[in-house]
Amino acid sequence: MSRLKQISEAVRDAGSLGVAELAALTGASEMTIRRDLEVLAAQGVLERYRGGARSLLLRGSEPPFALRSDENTDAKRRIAAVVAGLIADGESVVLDSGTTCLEVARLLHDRRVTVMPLSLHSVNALSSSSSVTLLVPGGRPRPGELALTGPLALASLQALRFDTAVIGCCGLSAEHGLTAFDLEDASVKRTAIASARRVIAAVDASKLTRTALAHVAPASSLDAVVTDAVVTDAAGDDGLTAAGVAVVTA
Amino acid sequence: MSRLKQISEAVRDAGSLGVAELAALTGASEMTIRRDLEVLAAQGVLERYRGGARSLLLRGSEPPFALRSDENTDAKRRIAAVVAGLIADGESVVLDSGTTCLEVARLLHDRRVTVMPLSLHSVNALSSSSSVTLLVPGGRPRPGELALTGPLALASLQALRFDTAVIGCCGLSAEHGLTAFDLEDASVKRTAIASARRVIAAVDASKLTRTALAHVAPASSLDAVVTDAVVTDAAGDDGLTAAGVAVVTA
DNA sequence: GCGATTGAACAACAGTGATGTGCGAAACTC
DNA sequence: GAGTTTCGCACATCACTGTTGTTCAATCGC
Repeated sequence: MSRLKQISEAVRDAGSLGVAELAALTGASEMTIRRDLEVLAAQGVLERYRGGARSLLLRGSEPPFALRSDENTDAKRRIAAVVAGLIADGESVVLDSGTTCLEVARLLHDRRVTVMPLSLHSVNALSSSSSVTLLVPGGRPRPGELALTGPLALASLQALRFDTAVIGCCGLSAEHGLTAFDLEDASVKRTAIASARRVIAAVDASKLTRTALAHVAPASSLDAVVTDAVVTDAAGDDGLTAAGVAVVTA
Repeated sequence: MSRLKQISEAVRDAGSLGVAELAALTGASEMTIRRDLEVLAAQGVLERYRGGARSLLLRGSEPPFALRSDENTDAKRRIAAVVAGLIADGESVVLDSGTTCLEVARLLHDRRVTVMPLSLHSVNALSSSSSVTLLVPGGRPRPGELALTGPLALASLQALRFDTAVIGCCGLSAEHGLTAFDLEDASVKRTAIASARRVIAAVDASKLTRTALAHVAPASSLDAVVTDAVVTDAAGDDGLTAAGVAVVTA
């Protein structure tokens, strides 16, 4: 685990912590801790005060992109590989924001497909490709995440029809369907789903036990879910298969 | 001058050149030349054949972004500084593609302004800013340049009204007005100009003696031109002042 | 006012990217 | 089809960038 993540979690759990304590915890010098706190403050993770920092992470929100990106990389790569395999050459794909979808973007780099990514991270991953037809949606990038939102994003999606939507959500269950932490994100995802013929959700197992604030779409609007480990109840039922969703384990 | 640029110019001037000749010219090893030719071929600058490469640069087109970016940096910085000074806090700005406008983007990073850049390079320069309200237009990024074009870009621009448009064109003269090398680009620039109350052209002196293929707008549609050196005729007339354009020398 | 904290400057260090060399494989020439 | 040239991969080397730690003067809070 990176030191940045370690600090962010320690501060979140304690509410607030001093520089000296964090230095002792991580084994780094106080100067390094100060520099780390500076970048975390710039990301909005915490707030500096003289001698330490207090957490700004709310329970309902998710940790910022930079801290999630190198987390669970194996599972994400495996999920992304399966998703990329489900996409045929020549298809047009709308690709959601999030770290799992970013891995999918990387795998599509040398494929002959048309892609509209909903985050600038994926746009950058694909902008050097000569085989991908890249379409950038408009919108306001959310800080850190760089997910494009707002009326311009919705208008871009509504103007087009895609073969496949790859959605990476914050929560998924048979009961509550797809959910997201951010309201703006939720409406972008909803619009993306509506403009695609086929919908694939790329979801690591931790999301299957979680429900986030904003409702995106019912589970029945998904055609397939790709995940790394299926969560089943006592009867061996994942709840999704019954809703007509093909569940693929990577 | 970078070796890449040196190679690209040598091949352009000779039409085609061998690897050994380029190695002798640049003083680098043949292996290095091969690697360079590979990246230039990927950029569409030239075409490899066994033993050498031939130029693909047409007279009517401009050299790719990567080769222009570290060229004339001083003049671009000075022009950009003046342009940034003409923009007031709180303004909304549409920022054209090109290397000069990218410098403007960098100077706007810590300002309180709303910016819609027309190239992904400038988007990336601004996406880490917390003070800038960043708006991304939709569109298809042109390879290398990463300028956003096409119907999505036009729609994004038409949906908004800006205080100021900063335009970096390929050619400018009192007689032919603003001109651009690319037809798609030209219509994006034209739309940007139409959706802004005030139009500033950021143009280094080399563009003032050049006219490109596609007409963008007459010189009279500009409010100000910022350049590094004014070109005047025998009577000391730059031709633009007479058209009601304020010419500022950086 | 005093002590703790901070941020800037400098040095050491590791990680990354660029370059050159050697060699086997592929391609072109005759 | 044989010989020669060219190519690209693998590895070693090198410079450079970014990270970390140390020191010290300035600053902040009590």
